[in-house]
Amino acid sequence: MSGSRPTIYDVAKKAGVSISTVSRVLNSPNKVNAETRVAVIDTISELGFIPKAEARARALKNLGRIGVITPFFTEPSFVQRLRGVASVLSSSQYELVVFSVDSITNLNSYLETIPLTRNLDGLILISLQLTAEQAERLSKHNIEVVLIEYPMYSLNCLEIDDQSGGRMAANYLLQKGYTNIAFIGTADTVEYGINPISSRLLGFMNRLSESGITLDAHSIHYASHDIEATRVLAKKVLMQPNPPAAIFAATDLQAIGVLRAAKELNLRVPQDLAVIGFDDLDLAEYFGLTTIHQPLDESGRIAAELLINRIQNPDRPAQHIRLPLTLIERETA
Amino acid sequence: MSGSRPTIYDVAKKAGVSISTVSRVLNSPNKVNAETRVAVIDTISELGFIPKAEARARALKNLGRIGVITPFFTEPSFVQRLRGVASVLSSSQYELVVFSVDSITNLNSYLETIPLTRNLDGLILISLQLTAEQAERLSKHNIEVVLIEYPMYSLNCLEIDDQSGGRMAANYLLQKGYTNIAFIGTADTVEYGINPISSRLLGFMNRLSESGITLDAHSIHYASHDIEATRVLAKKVLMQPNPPAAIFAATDLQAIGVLRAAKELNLRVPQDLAVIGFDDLDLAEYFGLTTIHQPLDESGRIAAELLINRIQNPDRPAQHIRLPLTLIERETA
DNA sequence: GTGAAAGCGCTAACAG
DNA sequence: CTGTTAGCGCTTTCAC
Repeated sequence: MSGSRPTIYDVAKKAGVSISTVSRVLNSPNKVNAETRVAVIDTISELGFIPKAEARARALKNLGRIGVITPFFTEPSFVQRLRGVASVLSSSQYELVVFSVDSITNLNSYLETIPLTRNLDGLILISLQLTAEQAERLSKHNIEVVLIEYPMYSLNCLEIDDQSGGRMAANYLLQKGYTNIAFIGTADTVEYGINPISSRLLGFMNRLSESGITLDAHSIHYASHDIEATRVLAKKVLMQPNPPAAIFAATDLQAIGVLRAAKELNLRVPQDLAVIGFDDLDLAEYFGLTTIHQPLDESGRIAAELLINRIQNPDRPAQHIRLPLTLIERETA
Repeated sequence: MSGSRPTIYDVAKKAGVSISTVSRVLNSPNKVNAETRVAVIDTISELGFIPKAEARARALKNLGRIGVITPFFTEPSFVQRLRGVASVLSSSQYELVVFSVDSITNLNSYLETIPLTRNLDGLILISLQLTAEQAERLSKHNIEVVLIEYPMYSLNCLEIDDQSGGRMAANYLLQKGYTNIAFIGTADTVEYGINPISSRLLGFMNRLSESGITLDAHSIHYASHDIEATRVLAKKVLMQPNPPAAIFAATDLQAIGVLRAAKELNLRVPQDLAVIGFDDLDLAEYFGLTTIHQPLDESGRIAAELLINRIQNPDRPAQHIRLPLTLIERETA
């Protein structure tokens, strides 16, 4: 009974269990019988046992840390994606470290230091772009990366087909018999992000023109990506002579701006004005918004699973996964 | 053979020496032939080799680590709070580790284990309760704790005065001249959470009765805490003979359920039905919802700041901070 | 649900 | 000076 630090063996002996059980109590407590667990925990604190970090690191196959870089503050969609990531990590052996980014400088400094300190097993980037050099550095330092919503040949990517999403929206409106149609999108070019809006518009226009409808400049409008700005714009659009009977908003948030404008003008939705969005945020449901659903939570889940998979089987080639879009019919169109 | 992090064996092989030599280069460089040393060092940096224990140690020690435990999936309010936390930490020297909890078992195993293995400097619990024992264990292991929305004497806490929030809602409706008023709240007793709903109701009733209005059983309704269930309930309530002219919903989410019911019944808001909520979620603004604002993002920010403060000055006494409520007048009441 | 046993990546004798 | 080898304290299959 000397003064040296107690080890897992001491705990095991005193608690009358094997070291495996003690280890399990520490690392996956729910795999241990509740009574046993309590007993072991008591012994642990009685002995003041603290696992030696170094030994632990040695035995661990990897660091057990996955980072997510996200522009957390801006859009609800990021949160939903993060939620998906969290849901798979919480039941895994990985710790979720969140880096929240609010400028390109900020992002770059993360991207520089992470490979150097190498204290992450993997990295998920949500709607953020990186340069070829940054990508190379990460892979050179054996840090697995999954990109959500930014395609890059050499890395694992999760994407959607924005263009075909646009087509779906057009198709739906055409089926409903609309011909007097407008588009409202985002003028923003977020410095660190990407802009799928033009793809959505392109698909939308293509499908319309297949039915002989041309979307000219008078039917394409841009506002910055918030509800208020879009509301103002939409109100203007709807007060023109011969206003559109249907509007495709490039995102749900903008669709909500349109909805608010319609309400102010006492337009009935969908009778006087049909509105269709894109994303299917949580709140789309709250508004009864008809929209193009893209898997947001799901994208986070898949990204995390893919990442863990790659960490454990590093030799597999990078995957590009295209997530399916579906049209959700609710009340606004 | 790209993929997982390089080990000392990889370095040894590539440099054409034994692992002992690599180890010596790392630990007692002067015992190694200069040329060999240089070669090994080159290989090390070529491979981006970082001893795992060191990487982990750096990850766990170099910068501070703050954990947030949150029932992430359930409610928008958690997300807003987390956002507040993230905003402070991103510009600090602290790393944000997110633990997302979906059951009481889950929470308890985190709470038991975190002080032992997870090496956190501080912990923020969002709307989660812990036992006296768990609190004690945390402080015994020098982990500072801040509780949001669950009061506990010995720990730092952030609270709001739900009861006075209820009063504010009542006061507002009374001022507007309403007397035929109903309350809709949550029947849920979330197992791991707390239930401030009854406090809100209590304050609400007290203020009403001061004006001679009694809220009897026929005016108090409960549904589970989601929009759909509340919508169904509200519809029933509003179709009764002599339906209420104003409804105080215990949360914004429930208020939105009420709004949807009103819409289905073609009731004009606020002319035919006034609706007031509680929380002031992001989406309250989208709906033009009049509501009691509680500082959500702010609560996260304050919690993080308080935590960092306590970590740096551990001798300060625990603080209980009560956050102010304000009424936000929008369009629904 | 639990224990035995085989590693994990690394350090530190020891021999050469 | 360098390589071989025996552990370090812990995690994690794999049986039972």
